[in-house]
Amino acid sequence: MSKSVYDFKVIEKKWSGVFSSYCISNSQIINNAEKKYYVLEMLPYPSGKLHMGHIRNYTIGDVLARYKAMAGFSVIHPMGWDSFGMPAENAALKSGGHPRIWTEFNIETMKEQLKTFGFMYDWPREISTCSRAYYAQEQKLFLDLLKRGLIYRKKAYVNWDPVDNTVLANEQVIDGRGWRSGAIIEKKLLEQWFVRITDYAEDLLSGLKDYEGNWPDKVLKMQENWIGRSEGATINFKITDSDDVIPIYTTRPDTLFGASFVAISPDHEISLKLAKNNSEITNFLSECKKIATNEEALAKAEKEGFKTHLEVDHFLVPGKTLPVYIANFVLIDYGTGAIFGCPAHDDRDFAFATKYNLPILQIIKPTEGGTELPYAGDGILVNSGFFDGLTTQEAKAAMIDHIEKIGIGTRQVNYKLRDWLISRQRYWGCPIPIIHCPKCGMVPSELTIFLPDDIEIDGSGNPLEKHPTWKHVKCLRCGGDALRDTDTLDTFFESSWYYLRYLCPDFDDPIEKEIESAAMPVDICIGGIEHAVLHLLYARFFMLALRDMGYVKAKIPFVKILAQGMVYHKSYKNSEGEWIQPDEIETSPDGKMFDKSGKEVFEFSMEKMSKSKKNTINPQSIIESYGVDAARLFIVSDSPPEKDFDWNTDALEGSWRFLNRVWKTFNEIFGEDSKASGNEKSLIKTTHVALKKIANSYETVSLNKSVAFIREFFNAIEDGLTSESIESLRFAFKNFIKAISPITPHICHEMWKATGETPSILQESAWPEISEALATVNEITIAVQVNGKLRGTFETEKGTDETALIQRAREILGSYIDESTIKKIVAVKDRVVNVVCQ
RNA sequence: GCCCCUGUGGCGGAAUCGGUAGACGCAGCAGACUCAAAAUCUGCCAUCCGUCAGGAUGUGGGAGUUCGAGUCUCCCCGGGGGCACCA
Repeated sequence: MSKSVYDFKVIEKKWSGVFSSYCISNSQIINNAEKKYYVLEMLPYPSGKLHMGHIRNYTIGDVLARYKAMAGFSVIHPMGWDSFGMPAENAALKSGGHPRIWTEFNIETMKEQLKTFGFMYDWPREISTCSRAYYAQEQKLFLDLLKRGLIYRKKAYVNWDPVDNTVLANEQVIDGRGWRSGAIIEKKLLEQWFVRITDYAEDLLSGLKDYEGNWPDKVLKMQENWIGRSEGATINFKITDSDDVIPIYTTRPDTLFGASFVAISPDHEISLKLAKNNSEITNFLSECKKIATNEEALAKAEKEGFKTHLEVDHFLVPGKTLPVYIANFVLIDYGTGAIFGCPAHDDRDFAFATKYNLPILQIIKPTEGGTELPYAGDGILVNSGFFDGLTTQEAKAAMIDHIEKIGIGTRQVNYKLRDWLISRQRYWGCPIPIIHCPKCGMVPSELTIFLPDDIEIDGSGNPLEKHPTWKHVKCLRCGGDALRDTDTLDTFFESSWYYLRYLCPDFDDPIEKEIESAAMPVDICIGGIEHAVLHLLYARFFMLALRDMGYVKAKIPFVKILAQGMVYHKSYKNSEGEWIQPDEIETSPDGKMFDKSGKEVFEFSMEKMSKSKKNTINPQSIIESYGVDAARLFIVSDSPPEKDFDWNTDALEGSWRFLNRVWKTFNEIFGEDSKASGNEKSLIKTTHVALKKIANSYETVSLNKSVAFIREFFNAIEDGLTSESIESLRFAFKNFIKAISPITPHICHEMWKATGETPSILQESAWPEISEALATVNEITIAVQVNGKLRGTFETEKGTDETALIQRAREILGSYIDESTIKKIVAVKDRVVNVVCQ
């Protein structure tokens, strides 16, 4: 029998090995496909050590996986490593080592840590995206996507990160800066590899409805905005006295009568052509370039324009022409790179027209309100010839019809979404399996193309490009001298399909259909909100594309997304404004705080745990003081998983105290010196009621509520120690062990084993049967109100009819009310009696 | 500028359908045990008045719907996030 002191160190060490050897096989999943449950935590980058954010993420996932297994599901719960990427190269540059060695070492360390925390992962499914086995399959996918036309190469203005020395995808540019380096992004015209994600723009947009209610609304909204669908028309404006046209995309064809100028982007082909023999224009274009790279000023930048000698005909007003400007605010990569300006009904056009003295003609009368210009809302058309009197909505449709009828333009749908730039000028990534032959062009290379190990990383450009021999090959088609592509893939390419590879980590092709169709989609994916557009959009695209290519049956990657909140902690700054680590603070007798150098220290604010703010808590030190179970319990206790939460060592200690109480009570109920001597049995009903509530809160992943109900249940057991019979106590406590075991598995397994129950693993269909009859509360409390205010309560049997309720309410209220003032009495079965008085 | 989310005790947070606001925990206070402290246990703990009984107020503010509003509708204020020259 167990010792009387809860020795978490011994217990946790004993059970962690058992948990890490648990994995359900593919054949089990396939045979039980209708009861499978796939729990996925976004795979970590192996940066060195687990931080609290990881621990929170994985604890939530593990609790869910364990609960679902107990509830009878074949649970798939894999873990792996997003192990390609920049930090490994930067570390190698700093220390002189090799990215592979650094990465593999980190993986080993972090894997050990994961096991320490008792996370029950399917280790046989483990993958590392930098392994040859993984990227060999990825290269096959690349070539298939290429064959299908979903990957292509083009020359385009791309985002260049001058610090990381590589190009980036649009999704990786945040506020004009590189998402990792923070460097201000430059626009460069380069030939790069792209994924034709825009082919799926409409599917990605309309598919969002499949996720309603399961993905956070915020994520759906962000993706919708990112895809950015708009409806309008492309109109070809004829250049006056020429046969050439300038195509213009607009969503406001209703405002055409108010047009007073046309503006084209500085990067527009006409601008470039005009610049060729005009130094003024050349200068203007280079001025625009400067502003464009000038960070946030971009948004506030003054509208600048250069008036060309060109004009276009206004096709609606015979004889009228519009001047053509080159303008700094017109984007080359949206629409056609050219706009028409209607100053009266657009803020920017208004500012531009005012600056350059262009006519401002109001053609929309607001249905109500003032007449101040610019006015961008809806209204009734005026000064618009045969369109006068139409609403803006009617006018849009009518104008497009007209444009199509006279053959100068067409209805058009446009998207903000751009193709995904996937090539990176870096070493530590999946090599692009392509050979460039001067005679044959692009030729798929032999598979697999491995990264060379003998590289030199010195921070100056792409190590693959500089490698003396690697890129020099013979063309597979003509046998002549050719060059390998030296770019590697964006690491988001790896993380777009890893969840499929977990299902068949050793399979000879990327995806094994049989297990995919049984196991996919992932039932819940848990990770940070920062991937709302990046990873979650790419993964959706991959599933759609792989489905069309016959690789997968499922059409969505993740049924449910849980975006877990961040971990916050107190932070400190000294009088100089430097961040100070809490353990370097000394407190003087009068309560003032000082750092090592004697500067006064102040509590700053709650900040996201980060090394730079010196407010991290090392998970390892926590489990040494309080144990894994206490840490896991604390992490899911107070805050709902999707909300940010504040690290609170006091509350952690509270969790630890709770487990001590549990251990003590366990010994009192199951120990030889058990003091239980009562003969009541009310805990049996309490147990069923509690189990039902707890199961519901696990199902909805409201883990903070699970903990609250579990503690409530335990308090009831403690209260019954002297009054309840030993059978009743033991029944309740065994079920209590089951109820809390997803959260605190180590102590639970220890106690469970000591009760002599089998099977010893709680996770196989172990969730207790709940008796509906017992789980229903029959004795309920009815509120008695007068004019909606509570005046008393009484107990009654569930289902008591209204007449009886009113009867009881009258007795309770007694002389409190004057009968003659009663206007009416509202009684609601099982809830309330409200006496309405004058 | 546009879009979205959010506002409940000292703090984290509960509150299926509109039906007893504050479950569960943290912090705090008081008591028991102890020479003492820690640990543990017991009790209290929205605010105001009251010794108690009890009463009044109370879910950011204001209005509305309702017998009854934290929950529904409208307006305003605060906090957080996303997008941002997208034609």
